[in-house]
Amino acid sequence: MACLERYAVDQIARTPKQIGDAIRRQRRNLGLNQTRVRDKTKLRQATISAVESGAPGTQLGTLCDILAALDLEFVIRPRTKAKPAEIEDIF
Amino acid sequence: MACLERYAVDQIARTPKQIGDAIRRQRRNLGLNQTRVRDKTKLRQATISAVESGAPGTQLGTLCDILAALDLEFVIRPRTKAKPAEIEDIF
DNA sequence: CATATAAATACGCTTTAGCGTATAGCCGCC
DNA sequence: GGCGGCTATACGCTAAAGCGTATTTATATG
Repeated sequence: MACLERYAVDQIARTPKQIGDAIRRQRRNLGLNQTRVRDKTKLRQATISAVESGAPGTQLGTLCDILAALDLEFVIRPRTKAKPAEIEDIF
Repeated sequence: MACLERYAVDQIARTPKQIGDAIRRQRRNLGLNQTRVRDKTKLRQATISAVESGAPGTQLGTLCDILAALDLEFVIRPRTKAKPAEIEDIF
């Protein structure tokens, strides 16, 4: 049950805003603009913008589509003591 | 940068259905019923039911409320090769 | 079997996400 | 200054989420 080290790219997100931030960061890491993500998904550029801004009404399907386009995934786990803003490796 | 081991409760989720499953699992682990989660949040029991069933239209705010009530959090990270169904320790 | 507890569905209502399309605001750069 | 790429905003529209309330359909459990 050993584990490999994880990178700083792992982001804890507990709010729509934190999720949006993580998405925006990854999009930029990949060197994409919102229009490019629009093409990879079937969403509008305006929708991508809203999600990255942390719109709480964002729908789960929409979110999953964007995550897929950015090659991201969720991990769901019990909350840690670490502050949500933590970006560093929390393991 | 060493890391502690993580438990099998960590769930990879890439779709609304997988997210719903993880939520249901945790709710049961905590010995709660949907009505109890309704009380902890300000959602209806019917809404909890829909989310656990994997409704793709579920809103992010709704989801975050439920995660908070169940003491769960998201981690967003680049996709791994592991199958989404993985429940075991994937590190 | 009967009953109690839990989860899924139903109905009418209000609010809003995401859509297409278009434009306005920003910011860097020549 | 002026231009081009990128993001935020706008408008009208349709579909649907979540609401309150209530009921039906499992799923135990005595």
